[in-house]
Amino acid sequence: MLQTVSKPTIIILDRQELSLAQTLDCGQCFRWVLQNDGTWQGVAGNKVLWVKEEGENLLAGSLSEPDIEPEKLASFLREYFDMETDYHAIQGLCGSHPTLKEASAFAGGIHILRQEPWESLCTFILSQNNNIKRITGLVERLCENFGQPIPSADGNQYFSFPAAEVLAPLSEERLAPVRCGFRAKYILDAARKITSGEIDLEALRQVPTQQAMEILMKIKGVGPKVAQCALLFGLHKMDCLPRDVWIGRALDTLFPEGFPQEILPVAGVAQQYLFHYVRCHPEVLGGSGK
DNA sequence: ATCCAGGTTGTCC
DNA sequence: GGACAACATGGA
Repeated sequence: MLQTVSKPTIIILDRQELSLAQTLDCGQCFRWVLQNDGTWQGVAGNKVLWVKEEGENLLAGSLSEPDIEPEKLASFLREYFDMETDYHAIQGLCGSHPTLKEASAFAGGIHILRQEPWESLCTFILSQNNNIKRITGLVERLCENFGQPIPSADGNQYFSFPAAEVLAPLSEERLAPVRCGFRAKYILDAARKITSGEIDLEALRQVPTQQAMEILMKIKGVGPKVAQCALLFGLHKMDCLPRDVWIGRALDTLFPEGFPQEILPVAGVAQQYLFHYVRCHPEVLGGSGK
């Protein structure tokens, strides 16, 4: 990596328990890349950003807006990384069950990011019957083909996540370069229902989870899992419990009665601890580890 | 080559 | 209501 440009820096004091590696590489987002120098770089909020842990602090800067006011960037990142939520309290709740306790100790640096609702919905439509590595590639090609270029101080080309309005008028053939297969028609249906106003993602903030799920599931290709991921990662509805193959196995073998009652309001966080934990320790699921 | 991946749909009972 | 193959793509 050529790293000749000096990086304007801001410091967010007290990153608390936040781990960038756990948070940015746990399958909730797909646009952050770990650089050779230990910095994470990614696109969020139409900005090209870098972040890095340094002891108790978080260092960060913007490559697309080198002159951004530090306080403005700090404010954006505090929101994006969800620094106001009391994750220690959530880990305390996880102490009531031995496996959750272990998972929260292992993955307790995870925060649920506050990503943009449309990006979250769209990327989790792409996630279905797919693996994280390939999802990352699909998102990258979607942005390269249909996002807006964002000028960056490092000389590289970055792209915003394409707006629903940009995708809505396209044809399935036009999406071919993304190579998302049968998911193309799902993306288009989602983009059209958002663009037409039939579904208002921002309005879902005021709608209870169950009802919001039913609304999102009117989109072709959106079932309960994708809907819950979109609501958890895009609208920060912490009671969502998206059930993928990993979480399904974990719930079946470790929580036949379901999560403890007191966890349910923050099931999404516990689920994310568990997701990271069992992917790194498949043996806890017993048998062949599958 | 066959199986699988942060699932959903359509079909058949 | 539940079971089950099909769906595009690419890595293991």
